[in-house]
Amino acid sequence: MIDLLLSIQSLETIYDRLYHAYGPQHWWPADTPFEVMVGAVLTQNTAWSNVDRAITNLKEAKCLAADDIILLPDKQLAELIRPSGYFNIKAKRLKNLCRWFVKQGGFKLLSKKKTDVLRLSLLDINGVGPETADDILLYAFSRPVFVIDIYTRRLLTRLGLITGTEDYETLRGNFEKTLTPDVQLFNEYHALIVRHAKEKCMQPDKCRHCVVEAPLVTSD
DNA sequence: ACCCAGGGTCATA
DNA sequence: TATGACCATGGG
Repeated sequence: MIDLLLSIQSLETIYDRLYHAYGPQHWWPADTPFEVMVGAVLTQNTAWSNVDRAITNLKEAKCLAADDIILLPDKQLAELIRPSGYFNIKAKRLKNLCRWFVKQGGFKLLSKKKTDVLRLSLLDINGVGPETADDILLYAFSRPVFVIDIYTRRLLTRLGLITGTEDYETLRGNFEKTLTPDVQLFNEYHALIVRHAKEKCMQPDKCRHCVVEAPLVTSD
């Protein structure tokens, strides 16, 4: 038995406070599951406003489909996604993802796979790391996977629940074992953490009325 | 002018 | 395994 760092009380209190403060976030901001996958790659270390422009470009060029992206020359694809930054490397990563997607038979066949198998398959793609894979699993494939990002780390560290040096799998495992594996809960939880981060509450002296500032456990 | 953003890979020690 | 360099646009 692995001893858990995170208690059910703490995680539920954080969620309740975030939800009460911000309400439902309606994630992922995309029209289709495939668009979620594309957005997951494009948003790597990049503000969403920039990703939105890139996706708009792909739509206007009628290239927001795996087959189209694969056939597009690197140079042209890079030009379309230019606003999202890192456009040369992301063009290659997008193609890697699309070739994998087509080769695996698209959503029809991929949806039959078990979550852990699908996850390993995603991680095998060059350009898809843990967070991108989990974004895709949760928001495109509706699997109960908890996404860990820099904001999650900062929040838990600030609250004194973790040291911040824990590796990705440790944190993901803790969330998934502590909370009941519910797709909608995980969907909303991660979205709320990102929403909260946009309040710029995570810098020491910029937190005015931070919704998670009060002690998590009021009684011992 | 500077800092950071809804990360990941690769080379080096 | 653990750092550091690198990728690059756009908003504050």
